Order: sequence, then structure tokens, then C-alpha cells
Amino acid sequence: MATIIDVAKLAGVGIGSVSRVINGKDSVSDKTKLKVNKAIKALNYKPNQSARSLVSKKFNTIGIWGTELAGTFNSQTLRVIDHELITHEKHCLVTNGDISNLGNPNVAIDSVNDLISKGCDGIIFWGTDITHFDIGFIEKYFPNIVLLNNRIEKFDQKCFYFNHYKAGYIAGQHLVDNGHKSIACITGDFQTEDGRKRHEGFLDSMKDNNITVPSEFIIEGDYSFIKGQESVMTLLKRNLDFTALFCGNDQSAMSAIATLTSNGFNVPDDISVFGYDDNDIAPFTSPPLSTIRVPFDDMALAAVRYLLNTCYDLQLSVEHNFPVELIERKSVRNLT
Amino acid sequence: MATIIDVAKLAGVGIGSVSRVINGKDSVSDKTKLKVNKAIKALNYKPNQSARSLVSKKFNTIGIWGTELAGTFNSQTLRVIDHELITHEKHCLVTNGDISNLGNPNVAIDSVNDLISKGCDGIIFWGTDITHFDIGFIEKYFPNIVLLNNRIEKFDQKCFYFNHYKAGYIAGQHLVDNGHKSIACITGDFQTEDGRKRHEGFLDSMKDNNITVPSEFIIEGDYSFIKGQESVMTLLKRNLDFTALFCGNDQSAMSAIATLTSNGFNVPDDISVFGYDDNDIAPFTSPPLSTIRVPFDDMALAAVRYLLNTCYDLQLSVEHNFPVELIERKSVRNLT
DNA sequence: TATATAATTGGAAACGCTTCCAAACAATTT
DNA sequence: AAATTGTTTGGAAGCGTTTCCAATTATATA
Repeated sequence: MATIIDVAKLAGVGIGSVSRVINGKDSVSDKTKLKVNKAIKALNYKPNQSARSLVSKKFNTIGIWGTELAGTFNSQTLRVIDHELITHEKHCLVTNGDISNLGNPNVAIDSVNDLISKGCDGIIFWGTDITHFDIGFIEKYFPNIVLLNNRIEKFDQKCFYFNHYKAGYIAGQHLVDNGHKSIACITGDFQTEDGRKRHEGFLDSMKDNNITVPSEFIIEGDYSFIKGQESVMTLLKRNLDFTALFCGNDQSAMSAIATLTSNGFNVPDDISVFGYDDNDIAPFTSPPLSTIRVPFDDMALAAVRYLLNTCYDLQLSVEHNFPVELIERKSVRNLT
Repeated sequence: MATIIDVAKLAGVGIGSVSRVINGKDSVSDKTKLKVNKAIKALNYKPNQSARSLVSKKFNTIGIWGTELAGTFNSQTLRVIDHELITHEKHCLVTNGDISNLGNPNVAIDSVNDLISKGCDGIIFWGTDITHFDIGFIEKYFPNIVLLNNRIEKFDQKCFYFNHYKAGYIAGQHLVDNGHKSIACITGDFQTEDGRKRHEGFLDSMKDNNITVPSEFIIEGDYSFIKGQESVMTLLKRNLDFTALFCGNDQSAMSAIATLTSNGFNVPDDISVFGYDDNDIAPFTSPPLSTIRVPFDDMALAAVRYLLNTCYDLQLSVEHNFPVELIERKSVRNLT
């Protein structure tokens, strides 16, 4: 592979001139520019980024550390991130922190260190599967970080999160407002913080309305289609009397609807279903799903932009406020 | 940030020894190893990968060039790739070739060159949105590539693809076998090669069964939920008499089912629906969707492994054969 | 104990680039 | 024509590693 020296030789100039042409910021005469560009083309020369970043201390790459790199909506979010980065001529280096099966307890920190030593100028932490302690530790020697869908008071500016508690509360209140008093629940994954938060919010809305939710009405889910199905089956077997079902996300809501339907229940006439996320799927379940819109894409965009600003001295506008929005479709029946 | 020299000084050894300890392949005495490791910890030292790869010519990173980085199943596939890479201590650098809106016609080649000059040891080309000509050009100076869900005869070994033609044919035949003679179609995206191929296969199966499909029975889709809905609506408006609907993917099949249902048609009693992909969603539509299983994950795994083998001299087993599999669920009615 | 062999070690050279500085050249002013 | 100013240029130094070689130290053998 051709180096800058080859180009300089072929063009009959010094390496400094070649470098100047490549980077296009210092002044070079048109004559030199021409000669250099011709040589670059002739040799199919591509600057070696390792050498470049070794001296410039910039890698033009943002690391993404995530445990949420699966799931229907997340690829869309990843795309948003990538698109914004490419717009600013940066790249993204992806790493999946969630590799519990590799048997290394330090995987989280290790993979972050990898990202750092690989030269990432900044890192997006996506998800809550990293301890606050770890983040604090990392932030000390590597401050260019941002948290997506996670919140740590200490770094509030660097956090881009959604008020899942409030959203859960609003969802519950909405069901109550529609006359529901007996509500079952397939929660999100309690392993994740937002899964817990939205459930807390839901529970508190019940409490504030003097409604008790017996524990057999609650099943801990994990956001998957299959778990939604299974949970409905156990709920049905328990022979409980509920008029509404609050699901931890749209996926489980969807399979819940399908399972309910194939078991002879009409949604929403017999049982109302309420989702969470406002996925791509939500408008296309039958009936279309009422849900909470979580503006993941907006959050992701804001997070990248914040990082872009701090890493490369840009001035992109950054949103920090992501309001809870309730989307009413057809899956909740008004009982009043 | 601490460098290898700092570590050497603190440990009271030469930089060579530090390097040897880090890389753990040359012999070092236990005493030295201990001193060095202590210093590394004390300084929170992380080797600079740019410097490393500058000399070693290895970056331990695989580039992913893709235009298919959205969609329900793709994030799962990305996860498979990432997981396999991490298992072998490699990373993935993701770039999205599909940024048509940036207005640069050379985006494809440019973004690939970026990946190369950034030091990627190999590249996965994911999708068909790059011309054979471009691939040929790139392969000449950068042979460590692999094509996922794409086929170019010349590089057959490096291609990991699925026989979409055959799958389309089998899908059509299955509908015919179940007594369907009047079949409508919401195709995949004809912009993509596999969208075209599966449609060709379908059409040929019709021809071989002496069934003509009038053009008003065919609507070009784009794989999206919304397009599935719209297409069903236009089909319905045209007032055609069809007993089955073949969809270009599961997403459009799902929204087609929902739309059909909400318009008073029972699936499959009135109209049968057949999908394509065997997504996560497929088992959870109502009724559960009969479809073609496309083993994206297996293909992706094989592709990474092939690349891993060529880039890093490994000997992982690599599958090259991905059979077409028809998944029968409940969305196709037997008319015979 | 002296010698031959093996294991370990330190540090120079090289990787390909950017940046800086002094030198060369050009344009302008006196 | 000489002096001043401004523009462009070449190439040395340095970025933080790995790798190599010669030198040192430890071990085994006679």
C-alpha cells in the first residue's frame, strides 16, 4: 500500500506538501495541489488512519457501548446515530457489553477500555447494564462520555433519558380514566432499570387511585414476543378477572393480543391492552395498539450531538428534554 | 495518558519487556512480569491501538459496510456478528452505505475507503446496494472482503447468500399445492436484488402451474409495515378476487393481516397470507404466519468466520450452504 | 571451576503520518 | 536596485508501539 512518501516522490514534492494537500487547511499552490492529487490517484493512495491519529490524537470515531443492540427499535436508533456521525464524517465503533456468556465478570470495563485504547474520541453508553460505580470510574480518566437511556445524577448533562416512572404512571392513570379497576400486568424486565421504573410508576398510579393490584395479576416479563405469549397463558390459567392488561413493551403487547385473540377474547371489547415504546409495530397490531411513545431516536440524536460537540468543538443544538406522550389507538376500551 | 515508557520507567525495566508482558507471547521472567503489571495498574495504562496497529499492521477490527442496518431482524444479525467478533477479541466498525441523502454519488466507494484507511483488517459487505463493478474494483486492492446476502459469481467463495429465487418459487408452489389459483402479491423492494429474485421465483412457479397473475394483482412493496397496509387497501379497492396473498417479507405480511382483518376478512378463511423471512414476529401474528425461513443469522455467522479465518489465520468452520425452508403455521388455508 | 547453552533483557529502528521551523521564493514597497 | 513583507516549500522531529539484535544473566554440562 502506497505511503505518503511514495506520493511525494511521484509528485516530486516534499511530504509536507502532500500532507497539506490531503488535509486542505494550510496554503498550497495550485500547481503543487495538482501534482499531488494526480499522484494520489495514480497510486490509489489512502492515508493510514492509525498513523494519523497517532499524531493528531483524534480518531474521528465514536464508540458505542451497548447492551441494547437487539430489539425491534434499536436498529433504527443505531441507524440514527450512525447517520448523524457520517454526516459529520465520523464513524462508529460498536461493542456489545452484554456478553455475559463469555464468563468474564469484568467484561463491561474491559470492553470499554478496548474502545478507549482503540482511540475512540468519545463513547456512548447505551442502556443501564453498567454500574454507576463503573461509569464514575471511567469518567475520571475518560470524560468524553454520554449516557443514553440511563441517568446518573452526577453527570446529568451527559445523560439523555426518558422519565419511565412518569410514563408508567400516565399509562396506569389512562387505564383508570377509562374505567378500568382490575388491571393485569406483564412488566418489563426488572433486570433493567427502566423496566423497574415504569412498573413503579404504574403501581403508584394504582395506589393514588386506591386500586390494589394483587401480586398474581403481575408477571415479570422480559420484553420478548414469546414471554408475552407465555405470560398471557399463565394469566388465563389463573382465571383472574381483569379488564385491562398493561404490557412492558409493544412486542409483548403484540403477542399478548395475538394470544388473547386466539383464546377467544376480543381486544379491546373483553380485555384492553396497553403497550409501551410506540414501536413500528404498534399501529399494525389488530387492533392498533395504544401505547406510550418513547422518543428513542430523538434521545439518541441528542446524545450523539452532545458528544460531537464536546469531542470536535462543534455547536450542534442539543435537546435535553424528552416529554412523555400517550398515543391513543384502538386497544383500550372506555368502560365508563 | 500513560505511555509504555512511563510504565517501563516506573517498573524499572525496558520498554521491550513491557511490550512483551502486554502481548504475552515472548518469554519474560515472573519477576519482570510482576513489576510491569503492577506499574500498569498503578498508571491505569492502556496501550494505544493506533501506535500498535501502525507497526503491527493489524487492527483487530472488521468493518461492516451495510445498507441493511435497519429492519426488525437486522439488529439481531448485527448482534450475531458482533458477538462472534468479540469472542475472538475483535471489534466491528460499522458504516452505513445508504446515505443517499448526503448528495455524494461516490458515497459507497468513499465510505469503503474510509473503512480501509481506518485500518479494518477485513470488510463485510452487507446487502446488494453496491455494484458488482465497485466490488471488483475494491477487491483488487483490498481482498479481505466478504459479501453477505449478495452474490457475485467471480467471488463465490466470499459470498454468503440465500437462494431467493428458489424460495420464491417454493412459496408460490406451496400456495398452489393448497389449491390457490388466484394469488395477489405485495412484493419486496425491487430496488434490492433479493426483492427481485424472490418475485421472479414466485412468478415462475405460477407459470409452471399454468396460472397467470394479472398485473393488477401485483403491488411493489418496500418491506415496511405501512406499505403492507397501503397495498392491501389498494388491492381491496380494485375489487379483485384472490384467495391468497404472497408478501415480500413478514413485516408487510403482518400489517396486511391486520388490515385485512380490520376490513372484515378472516385470515386464512377468506384470504390466506404467506410471508417471507421468518422474523421474530412471524409466530405472533394472528393467525401465526406461514413463511419462508431465511437463515440470516447463520449466513452472517458464516460470513464473519470466513473473514476471521482469512484475516487472522484462524480455522473456524464455515458453512456455505443455506437451504430454503418453508415454515407452515396457520395463515394459509387448504382449499382442496 | 570453566565452558557451552539457553533464557531474558534493554533499547534502537521502523511504522506513516502531522506539525513545526527555517529556507526559498514571490510580490510589494521604498 | 534594495529592502520589506508575505507565501510556499522541504524535511526533521515526534507520536506510542513492536520487533529485532546484541548484551547480559541464568542454567546446564564437562
